[in-house]
Amino acid sequence: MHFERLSPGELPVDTVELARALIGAVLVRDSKDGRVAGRIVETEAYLPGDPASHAFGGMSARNRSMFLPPFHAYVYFIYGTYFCVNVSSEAEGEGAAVLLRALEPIAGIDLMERRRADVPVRDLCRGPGRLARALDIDRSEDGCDLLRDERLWLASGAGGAPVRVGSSRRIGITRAAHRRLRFYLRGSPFVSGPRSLSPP
DNA sequence: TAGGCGATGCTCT
DNA sequence: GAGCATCGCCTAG
Repeated sequence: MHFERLSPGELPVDTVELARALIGAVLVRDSKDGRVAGRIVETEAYLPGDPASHAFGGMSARNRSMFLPPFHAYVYFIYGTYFCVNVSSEAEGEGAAVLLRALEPIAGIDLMERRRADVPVRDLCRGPGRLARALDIDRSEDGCDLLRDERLWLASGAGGAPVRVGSSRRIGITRAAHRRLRFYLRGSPFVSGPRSLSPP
């Protein structure tokens, strides 16, 4: 399956705008096992100065990729089990990112199913931890350039159906929890979280 | 279908 | 030593 790489001019350098713009775009993962890809259907924005952001306390060994120039991967390990994938989103040194929360699988579904036996297609990439597992992403992808890297990169969406984007509060955080910084593709069954946060 | 909770280990205080 | 940008299993309704 062929995908067109996104170029820098096609994406906004602003965390909230990027979180919206990435809905409908495609995340492609090429590895020795083959290609898997999915349409991004859910994101969250973590802004400069945001108390819920990993970058809130300044740069550290873990979060340094959040301070890279825009469109680099920030991959972190959470709850002793899962990895989560973000896209750096502000000028170099700012410390902000967009968390990729869910994908609609569109290529390499058989490979994803081999990685996750007995999981329905709907659930393969429904949630940030599942997404990283289905795409076989770990800390070795941390810091890669998502517009130029060969292993993990962003492509444009099909551009067919209009993209209707909804918003809600973010999931799984305690600080600044009221802010509406989560974005999702309305009506998509591949979106994570409780139904009450994703009305069509 | 919705809500509660334990597992698990890294990160920072 | 506490907390965590999660998931899957369990229970109740």
